[in-house]
Amino acid sequence: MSDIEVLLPDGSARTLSEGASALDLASQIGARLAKDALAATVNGDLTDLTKPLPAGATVAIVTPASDLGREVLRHSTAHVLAQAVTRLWPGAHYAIGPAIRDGFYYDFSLPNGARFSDDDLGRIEAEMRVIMGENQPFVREEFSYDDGLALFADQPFKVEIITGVRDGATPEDASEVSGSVVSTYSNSPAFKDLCRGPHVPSTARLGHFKLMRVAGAYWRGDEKRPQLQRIYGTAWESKDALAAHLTQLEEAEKRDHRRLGQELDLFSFPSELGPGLAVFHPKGGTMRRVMEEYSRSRHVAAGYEFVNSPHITKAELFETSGHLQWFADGMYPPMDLDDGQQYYLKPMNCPFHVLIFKARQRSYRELPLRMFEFGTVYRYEKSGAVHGLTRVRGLTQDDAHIFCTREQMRDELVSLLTFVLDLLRDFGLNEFYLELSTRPAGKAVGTDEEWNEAEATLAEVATNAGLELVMDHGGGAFYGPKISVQAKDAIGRTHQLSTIQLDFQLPQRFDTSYIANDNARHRPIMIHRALFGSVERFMALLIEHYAGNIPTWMSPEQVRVLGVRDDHDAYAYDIAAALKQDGVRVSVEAANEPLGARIRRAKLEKVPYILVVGDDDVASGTLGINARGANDPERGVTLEEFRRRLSEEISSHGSPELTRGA
RNA sequence: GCCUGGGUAGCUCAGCCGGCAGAGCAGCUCAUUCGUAAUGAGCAGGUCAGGGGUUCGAUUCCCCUCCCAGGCUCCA
Repeated sequence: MSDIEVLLPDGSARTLSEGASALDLASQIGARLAKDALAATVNGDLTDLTKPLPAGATVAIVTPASDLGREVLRHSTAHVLAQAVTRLWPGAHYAIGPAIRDGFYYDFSLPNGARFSDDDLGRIEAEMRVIMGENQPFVREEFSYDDGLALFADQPFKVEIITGVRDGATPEDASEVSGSVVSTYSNSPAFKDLCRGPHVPSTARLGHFKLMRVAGAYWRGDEKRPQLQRIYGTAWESKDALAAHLTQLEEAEKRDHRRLGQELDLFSFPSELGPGLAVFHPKGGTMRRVMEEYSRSRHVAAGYEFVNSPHITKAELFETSGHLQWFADGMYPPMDLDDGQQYYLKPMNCPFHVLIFKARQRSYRELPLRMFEFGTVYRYEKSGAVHGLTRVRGLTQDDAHIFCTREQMRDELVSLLTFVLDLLRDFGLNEFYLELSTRPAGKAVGTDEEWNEAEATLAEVATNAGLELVMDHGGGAFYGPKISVQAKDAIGRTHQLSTIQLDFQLPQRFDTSYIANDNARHRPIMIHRALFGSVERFMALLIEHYAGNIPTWMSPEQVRVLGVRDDHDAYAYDIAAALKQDGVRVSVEAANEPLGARIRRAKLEKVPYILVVGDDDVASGTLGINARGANDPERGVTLEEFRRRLSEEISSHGSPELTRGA
């Protein structure tokens, strides 16, 4: 038998006997690696450890504590989940069970229409641990399509996957099947699953997992197809990694804007109003006002005009714009008024701005014309889709529409992108990437030429911005492509924020024109853009980004002054009055309770600065500062010094507690 | 819209097999005057989401509606 040579990721070569597997390679390198190994990549493709290696291949051993390793063990855990479910519910049909971010899921259809309940998760988990204890090897086999169909004759979803791949109808299922054969993995004679693999060598290699929840999921993600029962789980390479993940989930829950909105008395969703309809309380209203005022001032500086439009309009407007044709499902049903007219709540502001443009003849000298409005719109979201402030039925967009010439378009987009990123940075977001959404298949209006030009321009501007650009093929709106700015928050989640959308269509539909210097009518280009997206959603993001520690400049209450004893209250009010002169949002809590209790309350309310004043301060005109997130309070600071520091922090939009690690 | 789970005092939650509705915090009153995360006592607070049904009796069991959560679908 001859030898083969394979390359390791570091470029070094190893000699193995022909037919040797990645597991043999791992053993040659070290016993510990062989023990850890879960799978391998051969020339970049993920495969089983036991598969013979081709000569000259570049081979890397996949170990648990890596992205690929976790993917493999999550996928294998999903198989064990399916096996456990078929043990507990004989006759259960299992559909697909991939690894996903942080875990895995598997979709099932139980016999006789049975459904999982949350209580079943414990039983299933226990059965999974039994299977893992049985140390079952994952064994790969390959079958022809016909044999595969026979094998899974009583598993309709598997049959559909195999026939779909055989007939080339569903290329995405190629992940379940490879080449002209179907592959299966069985970890016991009693359980075989259609799967491309790879899998861990044995079920005993699994175990640091937890089933999280049961949910409904449509087969193939299609509303019109049967709804399956999906079980979600999380799985990790070690007990510690699992525990860390669960802790992180708890941390994320603590900064959930819905919870903080309640705790900090910012907003609520009275059930009397219906789903997705929020009211802002005084504190939330203050934060929102500051956000909006700052945005307005920036827009003024950037040359925007301010406009306003009503919340309802005759159907005609949205017939002309095309919204009724495309998005009637997402609009509130019309009100029939007594003259037979139908009126709609507006789902978008753009048609109104077009009408403002059209209110009189426009000259090229007026372009670019930038119209801004905090426009409140209403969208009839499906009842199951609403979510806190991030997905609501009534929302306010920081919406603007820019009318410009084709020649101005590029420059306008460049300065717009700079403007967007500057503004977001002022709110404390610093990590971005851009996404370019292109023509949606089947539902776009407009010519190929228009789309191609729009997409090319946006791509050029996005590339020049120097940020990472991700393509979202087919993700554009029906009327034009868009760039969206994705921002990363303090715990690493990304959120789609600003969108900049090109639109060749609306100006046409409304027959919009301006007179150019050639004395002829020309069609303007329209750019739709929102920076916050929705004020509500942006506020939710900020609350979570800052974990409720709203930066001082936006904080509803910036300073609270506490006298140590009630004979210090008068001095406390003097301090507050002085700060009010600077425009600071300050309150005084009189000394009816022990100082510790009042400090605790202010801390829980996340007031940025608690000022404590006692005998020493009254005597020497000073104050004590207990700053949010600081380890120790500071004593004997002069009022002037505090005013200086505070105004510096507010005007710079600072958020020192982030750097203090609060 | 669909699936699963939930809705008990302002908030967080307990309440077993159907038998007079509970706690902590918050609120109010009184006392306490205190230097950096909870002073004490007392009081008040409920259509157990809403409606219907079963039952001698329903917060509890069943049905419908509303609202919430996690998913699926959707997101101009």
